[in-house]
Amino acid sequence: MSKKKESIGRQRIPMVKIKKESHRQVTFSKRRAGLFKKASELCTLCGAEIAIIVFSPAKKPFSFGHPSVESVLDRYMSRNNMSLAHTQQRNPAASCELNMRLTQILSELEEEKKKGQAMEEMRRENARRSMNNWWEGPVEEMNMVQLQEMKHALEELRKTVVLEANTVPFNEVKEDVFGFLDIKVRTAPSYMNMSSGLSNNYNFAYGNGCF
Amino acid sequence: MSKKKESIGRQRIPMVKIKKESHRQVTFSKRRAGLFKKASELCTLCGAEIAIIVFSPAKKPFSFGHPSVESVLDRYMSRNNMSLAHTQQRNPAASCELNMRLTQILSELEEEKKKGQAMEEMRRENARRSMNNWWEGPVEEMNMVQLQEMKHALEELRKTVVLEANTVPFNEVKEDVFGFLDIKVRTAPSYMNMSSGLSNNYNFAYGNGCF
DNA sequence: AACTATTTATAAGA
DNA sequence: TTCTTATAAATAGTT
Repeated sequence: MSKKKESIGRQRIPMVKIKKESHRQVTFSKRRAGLFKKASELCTLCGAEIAIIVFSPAKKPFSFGHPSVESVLDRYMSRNNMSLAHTQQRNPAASCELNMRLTQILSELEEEKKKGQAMEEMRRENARRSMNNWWEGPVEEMNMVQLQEMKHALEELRKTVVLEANTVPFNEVKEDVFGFLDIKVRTAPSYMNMSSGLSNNYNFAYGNGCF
Repeated sequence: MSKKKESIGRQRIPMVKIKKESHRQVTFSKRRAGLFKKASELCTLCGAEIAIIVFSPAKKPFSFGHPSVESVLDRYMSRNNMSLAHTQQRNPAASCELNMRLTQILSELEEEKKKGQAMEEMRRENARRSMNNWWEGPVEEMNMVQLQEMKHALEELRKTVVLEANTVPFNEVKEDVFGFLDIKVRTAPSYMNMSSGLSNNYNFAYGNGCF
């Protein structure tokens, strides 16, 4: 006996900006993680598609996206007449197949990761039942890490390929067939002309119709 | 003395897509509200700026933004040179090769998945018997080997793509020819991993990936 | 939509 | 940053 309270536990905090810088940073990290987790659960449970962009108080950007930030933003902006619309006009069904395949792979990886998590939860559950945690081991985590590395490798590959490609010349023979001429997007001007909002918008402080 | 259990209370639910349509819809509503609340708290407590776009399973859009969806997206897209988000592949030979290789990688992923399942079964079986974790080592090694094979495959893939590229004649539209994945690396290198969050095991499709 | 019993998230502290 | 613990908050199943 005498397992003293080692922590006072979670305390309610006033819903105002946290004054202490370090404290605010810690809270930001924790809550951002929580927010992204909630988002991923919403995707999984309900089949929703979500994109989240967060700028930390230090203006550092973080993002979450399923299936990807781009795909969700793109759909959103198309609906809103926001732009990029003309970018798409040029290529209807010719959407990058490679992209799709890679997306597919990423999905597989995510599934794998979920399985890893499930195993972790089982491990936890077992631990609670029997104090006997002989099996405590890095297997699940390792698998997760490996999957992470695989994902990272794929991303690196993509970057590398693109970089390589840019240093290499190509011919134009069949380019007209593939409509390479939308070079113009590179100079795309104001792609963010805010305008019309949608039916369901939710501003912090809730209100107004302009998003 | 007789306050019957009026509810069995919250129950843990498996993290997979909810099958029943009506149930899924209810959960979506509840959790979307929770997500947006979490986001607004993060804004208030930490002074963060956040944009969230959600498409419901019925493809209905919802959004949250502070100070506004546009301001946040605008900042994000400027940083990411996102006006180029929609590019397409333009090199048939290379993409054919890529497709083949990627198919290969996909099957390796399948293998990995099977291994994961086998591992889980073995783990469960062993747990039942309270046996030792003698099998952990080999499993890890196998995964390592697989990982190495994967890495090798990726490197081969890259080489092949470059070779393909070199077999084709020159052209002045050089830089546009190979934008089949993500042109932004061409012009915006350093921010690429700003949203990493590497250690987060819930990582869904997070980060900058423009796959 | 409202109500609880639980699970989950997280504020504090280490 | 990561872990632990106690408690606040979110929410699954019901009504």
